Amino acid sequence: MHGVEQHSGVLDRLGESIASGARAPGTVLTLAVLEKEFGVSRTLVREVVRVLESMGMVEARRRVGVTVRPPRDWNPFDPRLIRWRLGGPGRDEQLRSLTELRTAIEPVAARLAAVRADESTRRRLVELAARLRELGEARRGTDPEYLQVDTAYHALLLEASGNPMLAALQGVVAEVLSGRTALGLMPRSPDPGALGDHVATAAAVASGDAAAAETRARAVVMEVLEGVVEGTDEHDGRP
Amino acid sequence: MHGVEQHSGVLDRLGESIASGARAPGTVLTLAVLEKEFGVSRTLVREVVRVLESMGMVEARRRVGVTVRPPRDWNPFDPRLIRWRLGGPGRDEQLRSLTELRTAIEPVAARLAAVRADESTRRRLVELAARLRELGEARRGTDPEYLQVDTAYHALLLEASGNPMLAALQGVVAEVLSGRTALGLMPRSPDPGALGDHVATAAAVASGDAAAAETRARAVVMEVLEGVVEGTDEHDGRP
DNA sequence: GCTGACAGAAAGATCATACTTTTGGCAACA
DNA sequence: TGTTGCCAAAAGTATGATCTTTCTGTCAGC
Repeated sequence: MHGVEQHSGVLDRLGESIASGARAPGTVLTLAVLEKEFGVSRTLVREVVRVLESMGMVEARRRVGVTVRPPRDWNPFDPRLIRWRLGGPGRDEQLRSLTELRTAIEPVAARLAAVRADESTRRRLVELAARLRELGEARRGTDPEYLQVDTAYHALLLEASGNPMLAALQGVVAEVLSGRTALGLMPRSPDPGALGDHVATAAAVASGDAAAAETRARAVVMEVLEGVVEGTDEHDGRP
Repeated sequence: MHGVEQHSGVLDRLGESIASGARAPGTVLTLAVLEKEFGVSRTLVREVVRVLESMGMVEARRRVGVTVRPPRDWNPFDPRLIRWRLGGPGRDEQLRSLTELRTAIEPVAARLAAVRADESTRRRLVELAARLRELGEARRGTDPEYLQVDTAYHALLLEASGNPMLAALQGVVAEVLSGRTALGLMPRSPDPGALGDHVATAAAVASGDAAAAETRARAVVMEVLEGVVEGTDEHDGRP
């Protein structure tokens, strides 16, 4: 019964139950109760609570217990919290937040990349964009390979920004992209304009044209945003 | 010797020494050593290590010890890490990252706010912008009150975006603003254009003009960015 | 000399328990 | 009614014991 990742297991179970709202803000727990509920020792419960506390999700006070804090106190950038939300009832809301964040981040990342990226990065970015267009024009927008190239492209762009905070968002952007595919929101034939903007962004970055890179990247994310706003995109193959 | 916030004290000391680079990536520690170094029990050290692990700053492995991970694995959005960096040798670099992040975030926040903000929020935003202009025109750009109003204005804008991730960045924006003032980078007479853009952004949000709000907010942050790029701004009062 | 199995040890992971410190609440009192 | 002071509850900390994993070295077999 011991030994197999108890800490992360309990952390996930407790964190998820808070993130999902199953344990509402204001709920008071005690270490003793948690001990019994999860069948682990006090030591382990404390460590888990400490981590949750560091995420702003709970507050432990003497004589009171462990109180669940309201969502606005949570650190919404914690990867674990994002995962819990994506796996629970808050999934759509979380995807919306992330998508909006993306519209903010990517254009600036493109601008910075145009100034800072090294040669090989610029080249790779252009290659990825070209490959993406190929796949799109071949009506392979729902292929795993399309998703993979798309993810690599956006990740590289963020990385190339030279800003650690922007670069750290690679994971969440990947989540948005794969989430979109998983939900069947990708058309087999991606919008030619969007594909062109991917290519144009890469070209602008490659040539060091910061203003153009930002503008084109903005066009990319704006098209994405419209897709999400409209909700269910019409899929290819329908009349 | 017991009882007084040992956890956060040890966490801060250890975390800061890692963030500052005093303990380089790859450095291996053991719980036993940390116990002795900080003069606390294993329990406490473990809890601290668990928190640092949750931030991606260290990795604990059996038979090996606690290894310091490279900065690119750290979660740069963790408020504690940001604080440690702002207090150490990475201060300038951190401020640059935050400023760039700000240029990404604020225009989008303005756009969203124009669509989502409620009436009283729109009103307050307009009031704050007006007050900011008054103070600026009265050559009080270095006043604590100017900083306070400026901070409140930007915080409200982020809050009004209705996006929790953007709203969560209030604290870091506040850090940037106060950092800028603390470093003496604020002129007594802020640029009239910038003041005007603050007002125009608020007006656009108030009238629900999303496109204008985004454009004007972008003008605000771009002016800021130029100031930072130029580094030492010429202060008012010189020939 | 190279490969692979085995033994031992090192270090974290977990548990159980005891003791300390803070603090919320209540009751007695002014 | 307000204030003071006590008590018990619950987190905070410390410590010792045990379990588990994994690294390392060694020795047998090829």
